[in-house]
Amino acid sequence: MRVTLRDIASAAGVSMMTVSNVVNGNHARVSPATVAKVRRIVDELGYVPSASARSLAARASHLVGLLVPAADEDSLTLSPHNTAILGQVERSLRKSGYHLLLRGIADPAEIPEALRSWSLDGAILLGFLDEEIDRLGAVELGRVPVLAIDSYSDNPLTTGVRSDDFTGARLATAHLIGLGHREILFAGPAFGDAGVVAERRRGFLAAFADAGLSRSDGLVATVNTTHEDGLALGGHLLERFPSATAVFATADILAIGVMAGLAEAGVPVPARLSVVGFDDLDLSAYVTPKLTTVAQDMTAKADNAVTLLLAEVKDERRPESPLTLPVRLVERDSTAPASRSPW
Amino acid sequence: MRVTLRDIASAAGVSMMTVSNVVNGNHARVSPATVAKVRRIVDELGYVPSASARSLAARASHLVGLLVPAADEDSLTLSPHNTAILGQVERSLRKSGYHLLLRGIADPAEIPEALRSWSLDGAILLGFLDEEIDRLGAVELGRVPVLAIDSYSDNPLTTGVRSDDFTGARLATAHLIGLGHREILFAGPAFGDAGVVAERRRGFLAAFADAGLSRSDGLVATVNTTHEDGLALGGHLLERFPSATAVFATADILAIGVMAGLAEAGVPVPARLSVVGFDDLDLSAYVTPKLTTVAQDMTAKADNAVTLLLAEVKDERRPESPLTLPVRLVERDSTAPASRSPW
DNA sequence: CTGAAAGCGCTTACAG
DNA sequence: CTGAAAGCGCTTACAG
Repeated sequence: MRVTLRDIASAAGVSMMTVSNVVNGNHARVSPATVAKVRRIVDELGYVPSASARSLAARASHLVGLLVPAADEDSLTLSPHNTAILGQVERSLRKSGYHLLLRGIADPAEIPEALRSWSLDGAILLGFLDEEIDRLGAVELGRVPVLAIDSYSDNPLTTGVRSDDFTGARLATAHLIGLGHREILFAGPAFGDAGVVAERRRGFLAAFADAGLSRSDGLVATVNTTHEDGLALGGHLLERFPSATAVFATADILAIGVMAGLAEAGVPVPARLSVVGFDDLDLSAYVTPKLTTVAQDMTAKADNAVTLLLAEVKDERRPESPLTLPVRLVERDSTAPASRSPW
Repeated sequence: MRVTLRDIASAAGVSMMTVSNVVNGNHARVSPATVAKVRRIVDELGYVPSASARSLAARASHLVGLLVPAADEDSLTLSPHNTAILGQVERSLRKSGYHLLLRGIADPAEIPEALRSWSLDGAILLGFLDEEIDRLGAVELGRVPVLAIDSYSDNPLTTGVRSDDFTGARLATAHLIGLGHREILFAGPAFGDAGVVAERRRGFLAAFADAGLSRSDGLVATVNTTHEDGLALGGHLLERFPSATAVFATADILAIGVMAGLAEAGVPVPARLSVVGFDDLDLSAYVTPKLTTVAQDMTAKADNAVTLLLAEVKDERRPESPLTLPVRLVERDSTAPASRSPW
């Protein structure tokens, strides 16, 4: 049925071991003539090695898992941000000779099984909460190297790659303050002591401190980072926060929703309300007005995640510290000087 | 090191075979007491079966590949449409106990290797051209069931699932004609005799025939379905096609780009030019003006793809005919009656 | 209801 | 430079 190593070996009149060496590029151990002969027969017979046999024998799968939270059992909705990361992770793995197993995780308790059943060589966690990552112990992880994207967890068993969320939020907020805004709404998910949102909140506060300004504590809207939540918030934003002249949203997709809600409510952006996002999605340059936002380099984030993870897979040494990537402010059309006129 | 079937068997004092039956739910063949005992020990020791050993022994991997074209070796850029399909395919597979291997394909010649190396139980091809699918023969596919999404290839070795592209385009075009438009630009990729774009072109033409109208043959813009290409087209649209009063774009992301280009060029939509897309992305309701488009049910497309593929995997019988899913027109704000005023 | 044996297709030491 | 043997962790007939 299937063409196996044994078939190639007998056709070539050599041992399976030799064929294996040729197929795996260990040419130092085989004569050039033998390499050529085996190669030819491999091509003729269309031999493709069995990845499962190889994994089993070598105790290495060349498979990396990308684990993404699935809201519930019924959906794996990929945010634009996660989609960009996913595409880049796949590409980067492929170039390194690894394959990607994509797995939606409905419950963090599934993580151990997900990591171990396929003998994954490593795994990337995308979009999990720091507290979920904190809970992963040696028992859960086994010996599988795990890297968490966008995590600030200090779990010593995992490695982290993230953008400089603190600085990003600080830049965005400083930009608004520079435009004369003082009543700036912070819109995003609930923030605890740690994690991406907490970092952005800290950066937000730091910008006020930098400017020697005080701040209205009540200007916080807790929402999910979805267009839908943004739309709802935007529709009633000035009713809930009449003093606000600007919004810092923790994600572009949220900011875009907010702008859509404001548009429906007849609130002009940026004339009445400035809006800043975070991510710099492609989409953010497509909407009207074009969104001012904090650009993070998602390609670099994905590439570095793969590089760091594979280094750990191969050398079995964990990077000493997490990696934080630079961000920059992209000024477009959704922000303008705070107006002094009464509304 | 790793907990194996053998460990469980000896701890439970039964054979590996019995443990295997318990783990795989063949309870008919094991006494309830034994099931309970084995189960307890499995939990205690944290046993997770080895997928590669299982694949090798059973000659079935419970792995399904999702193959997506990668523009070049350097990128796997997922369109919004493909992202939606991907997320739904993962979810649907997971609910059926299968796993998803995501693979970017830089060259169709990689397909055979991709299908066979992991002993995939089946594969879904997303976004390949019909001619690429036509070329897949028994040698390339091996015995792996393959389903192509959005394909009209009549390759008997593959199954197809797609939306009713013909009817979608016909509805969209009839909508424009009903609004008084006669000079309608068809914007999309090059269309041959077959494939999604060809079907949409046929539907476009059919709408004119339905209305007993003739049509300006030159009103075709050949572009890729990206925002970027749309932007470029929109920027010079009226220079290239001064008579046009409407555009039918073969994808929302293209239509949205066109609208952005038109906006930059100062061409009002829909006052001067109506625009219709195809897909009904989430995004399409976010842009200004909201896009009139043909909605296809991507959830259904992905779910049916998985269902059909798994039926073939399990029963080894190929569905007798490809599946075509219904579409509907969603009228929003990017279309309006053709103006009679001179421009 | 339960088990012993063979084998899936590779790789890993170990010898020569 | 090349090979024979053992084994990775399961499942599949086949017996009982």
